[in-house]
Amino acid sequence: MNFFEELEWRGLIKDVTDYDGLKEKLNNERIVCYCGVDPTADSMHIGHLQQIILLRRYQLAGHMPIALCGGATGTIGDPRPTTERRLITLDEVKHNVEGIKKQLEKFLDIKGGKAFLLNNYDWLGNMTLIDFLRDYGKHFNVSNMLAKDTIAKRLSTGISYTEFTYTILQAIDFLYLYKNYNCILQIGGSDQWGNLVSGTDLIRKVLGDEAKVFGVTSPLITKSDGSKFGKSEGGNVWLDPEKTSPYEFYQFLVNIADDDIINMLKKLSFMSKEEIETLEISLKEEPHLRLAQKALAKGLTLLVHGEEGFNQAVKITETLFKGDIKDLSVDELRVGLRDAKSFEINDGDLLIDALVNTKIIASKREVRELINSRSIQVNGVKVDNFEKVLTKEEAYDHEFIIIKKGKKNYFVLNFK
RNA sequence: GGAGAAGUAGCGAAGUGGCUAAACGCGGCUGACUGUAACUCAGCUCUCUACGAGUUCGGUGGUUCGAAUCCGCCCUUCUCCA
Repeated sequence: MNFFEELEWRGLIKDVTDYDGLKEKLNNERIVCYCGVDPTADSMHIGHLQQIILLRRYQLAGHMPIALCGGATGTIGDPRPTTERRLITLDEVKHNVEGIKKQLEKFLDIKGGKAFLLNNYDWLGNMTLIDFLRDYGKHFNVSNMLAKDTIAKRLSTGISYTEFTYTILQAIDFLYLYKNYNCILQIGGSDQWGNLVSGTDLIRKVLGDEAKVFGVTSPLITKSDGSKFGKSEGGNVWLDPEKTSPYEFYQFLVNIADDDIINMLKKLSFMSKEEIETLEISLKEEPHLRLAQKALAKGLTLLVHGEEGFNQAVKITETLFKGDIKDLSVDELRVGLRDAKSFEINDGDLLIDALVNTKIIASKREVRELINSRSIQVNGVKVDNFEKVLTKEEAYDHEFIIIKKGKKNYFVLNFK
């Protein structure tokens, strides 16, 4: 199985500007390719992983990837299908670029010019309006731009001139990278198709047909239940351990539905066809072991959070799901619950008041309901009366109390 | 600017004077089952000092013993026309 066939098998090819041409190139030459990430936040989230990992695949296959951070395009905003974006401040963008660059470095081997990490602010940041209009704007026909899906969807609700222009900036990126890095391929999610085509069109118009460049999209990861991949109850699943702890990250992956896991292993892991097929058999014959989920969770947690993060995630998982917290030492509990939401309370507070004040539970009515159904635990013991008082006496190290709500929601209450 | 329709709990949607804290569906929470799942089943889902009480049906002012339900004004949304 050659590289291109592997990409197809993994389901990473949706649309290609020139299918046969690209296949030919990838199998016979070492090429330079790029993928852009706009700094809309100071961390990437799990949804970005597919493209970043894809860049890494290209690198492992002998090609040279460029990860492009959109320090300039990020100040404008890629038009969303629904509504106009809020402009983020230049300082915010700067801050976000730093965060994202740091993350990108982890996925690509950039030593010795084997990959590049670039910022389009370096060439777009100081362009004058006149240059923009004369050198690039002239190549874009507004009628064609209006027909593009991303723009067309917005025509009824309205779109600003700013966002309308976004695709031109991204096209300039491709041209710049082609000229300066001999980059001939842009990859992206299927939502980026319009922008990729803008780039290849611009290059053809400026440099003529002999400049042979390609764009290829991969399908966005979809879940069998139709919901969006990458969101958990708490919101986005971020790569930044400060925003989403390694434990939460690991948990998100371990909980992926059976119907989706094989597809995700193909797209998000570096496991071979044989390895994945073995897991597929396991999934059918011994689904309760969830070897497939655990394999993906391990692979990605190691990749994103390193060995330490992975070990921490597994340790916490075992503590909270398998063990009885009463059997654990105070120190083990501290580690295991580092990621649980914690709140401050006073010595002698009523349990009911503490739960409502900390917003762990919305109202006293609901607390009564939960206590009645015996689903509140304090330090591993089920609560059965409404007058329960929390004291330092019963706290671990006289410092904190562990609340368990339902089956797997843990909270830590610290005494002031 | 003109004509019409609509605004009910997180969402959708009943209700057109007292029996309505407001049917039903979705969503959410808890329990049983289980694989930390899916499915299924059961309970709960405005608040509280809780077998009772308080505050709700776009806003506001009325009518009435009594209003989400009737009337006036205002606000918002949608459709059609200019």
